[in-house]
Amino acid sequence: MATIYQVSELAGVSLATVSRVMNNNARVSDKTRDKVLVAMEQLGYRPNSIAQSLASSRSNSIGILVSELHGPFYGEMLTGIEAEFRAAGKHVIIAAGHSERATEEEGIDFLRSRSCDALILHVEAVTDQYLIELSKKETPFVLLNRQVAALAERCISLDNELGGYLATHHLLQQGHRHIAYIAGPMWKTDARDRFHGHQRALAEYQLTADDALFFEGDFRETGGSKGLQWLLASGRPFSALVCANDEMASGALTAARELGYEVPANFSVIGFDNVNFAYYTYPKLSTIDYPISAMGQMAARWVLQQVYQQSSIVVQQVFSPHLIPRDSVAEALHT
Amino acid sequence: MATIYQVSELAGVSLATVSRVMNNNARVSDKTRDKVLVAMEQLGYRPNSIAQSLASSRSNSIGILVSELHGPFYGEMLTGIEAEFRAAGKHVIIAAGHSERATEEEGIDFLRSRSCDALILHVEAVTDQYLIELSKKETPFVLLNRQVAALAERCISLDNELGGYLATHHLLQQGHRHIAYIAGPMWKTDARDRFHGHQRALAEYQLTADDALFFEGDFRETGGSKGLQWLLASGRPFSALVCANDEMASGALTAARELGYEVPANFSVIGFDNVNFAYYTYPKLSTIDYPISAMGQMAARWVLQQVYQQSSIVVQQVFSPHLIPRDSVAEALHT
DNA sequence: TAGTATTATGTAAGCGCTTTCATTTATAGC
DNA sequence: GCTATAAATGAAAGCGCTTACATAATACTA
Repeated sequence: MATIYQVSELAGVSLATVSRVMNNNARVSDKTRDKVLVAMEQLGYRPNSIAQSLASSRSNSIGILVSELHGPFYGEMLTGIEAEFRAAGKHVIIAAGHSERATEEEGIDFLRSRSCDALILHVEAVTDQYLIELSKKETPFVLLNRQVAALAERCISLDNELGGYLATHHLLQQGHRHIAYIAGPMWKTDARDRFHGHQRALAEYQLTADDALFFEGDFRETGGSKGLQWLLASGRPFSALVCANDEMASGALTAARELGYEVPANFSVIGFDNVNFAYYTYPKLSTIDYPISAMGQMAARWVLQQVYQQSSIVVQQVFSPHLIPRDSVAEALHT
Repeated sequence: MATIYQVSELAGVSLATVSRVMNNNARVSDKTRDKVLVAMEQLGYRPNSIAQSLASSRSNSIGILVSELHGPFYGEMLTGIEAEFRAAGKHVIIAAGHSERATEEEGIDFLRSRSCDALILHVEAVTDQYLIELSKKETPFVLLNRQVAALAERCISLDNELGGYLATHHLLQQGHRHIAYIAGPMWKTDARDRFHGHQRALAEYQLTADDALFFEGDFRETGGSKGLQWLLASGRPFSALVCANDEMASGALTAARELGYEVPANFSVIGFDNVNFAYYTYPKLSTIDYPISAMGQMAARWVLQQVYQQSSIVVQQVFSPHLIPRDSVAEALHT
């Protein structure tokens, strides 16, 4: 592999000049630039990015920590991030945190030790305090999908409350008045926010959430099926069901079928997230779209702006979800 | 950030000694080692991985090129890869190739310029010739899910022929004798291999594939729905349908429902890949499992063995698929 | 055309490590 | 106690770049 030194020799200029044409910011005369370019071409020269990083103390790498690499959600997120950085000549190092505190912290440590210029974190298990401590260290980071008041300017998140509102509002508009709710784990902010949105929508119709129609699930499929069984067993009638995410909605759909109910004939179901498989369920799941790819892209832009000084970039911090009506919600028969 | 120099000073030893304890291979007396360890601890020292890379000419990074970051397939693959490397202290740089030749080549270039020690490639659009050329350059690579004869020792792939065989064999065992087939693009090796497996299974029952029951799809959902329509329109009766992947199977399932058919009552359907949403379709899709996560992990091991000399590792190059029977296949009514 | 302001290029000192080779210190044999 | 050998440590030369800072070349002014 040719080095900058050989290029400088062949072109008959100094190292510094070659370096200048590479980072084509500095002023070099056209003549010299051409000579250098020709020499590079001739030698098939490729700069050694490691040496560049060491000398400039910029690694041009961004660490991404997600909960999982598989699953319908994170792939979309990574897509947005990778595309944005690739175009900017930065590269992306990934690590998985598996929603466990120790693994998440370890992943962050791993990424930091890799000399990342910045981090994009999608963490669930580490504490706010940990993140606040982290913010005092040298590596800058953005938080995706998490709100920490003290770190507000580094958070990119979805308006979950609005999403919860939209879901229930849609059901209300279809004439439903008895609406069951399967929530996510209520210690998670997003689960709580979605539920608050639900309550707000109900309030607009002078309704309040019925405790007998509330079940706290786990954001997994089984949470949905167990939740539905519990709701049905409670004996309290309902004509529609809000699930705080699509996995649980899918579980509910399957359970309903197995118990002999038809959706949406017997009751409507709405999910949240609009993950890819929502389209493959039967009936196709009405849900709330979570623009996660766009949000990932925005996190990347935050980094470009804050860390690489690409000042022209505008960052949007809060995203709005919207309704995706499909086949799992129908009009209520009796209001 | 503390440097090795400060550690050496505090511990009262030379740089070399500190470096030795870091890479704990060289022989250092226990006393000195402890002194150094204490100094490191005290300074909160973390080695600068960039400097390490430059000096040792090993970046400890592996580039991964996948077609897409989202979708049900690549996430699984990345999971296997990341876990394996993370445990080995290596890190993973990702790029997407979008199944387009130019983008794939560009991605490979990008990764190479990032000083990766090795590459794991899941490429579809670049030519064999390009890969053969690439193999002459310094960066080693493995191919996932692609067979290039000249590069056989670098290929990790699935026995697609066997998978195709298993799918059709299952149908035959259930008594089906008139089996339709929706293939992938036949220029792709895996699509062809799967079809060959189908033919072999038929041959065992003294049957041959019926041209009127064959449709070449595109591995996308629409390919499945169009394919089913075409097959139905052809008027040739069939009691079972093999789809060369799950997306197309899902498309077929949806189309069947819309056209008033019931699966598996009217005809059985089997897919291929066992992507996550196969579980969410209705009826749940019987399919052939593609152990992509394990294959990703194996690709990582190949790198660990070949590039990082971890000789204890054993690499398996060809993987076998197996049948996942679910609800979309039923016994044939009349044999 | 001398004198000054610009612009282009070169010199050389790092960046924070690894690693070879030389040197020092400990261990053993007699 | 004195050499012969092995083990532990240090000195220093890079790895391939970037980037002050110094210097040379050119353009501009009066």
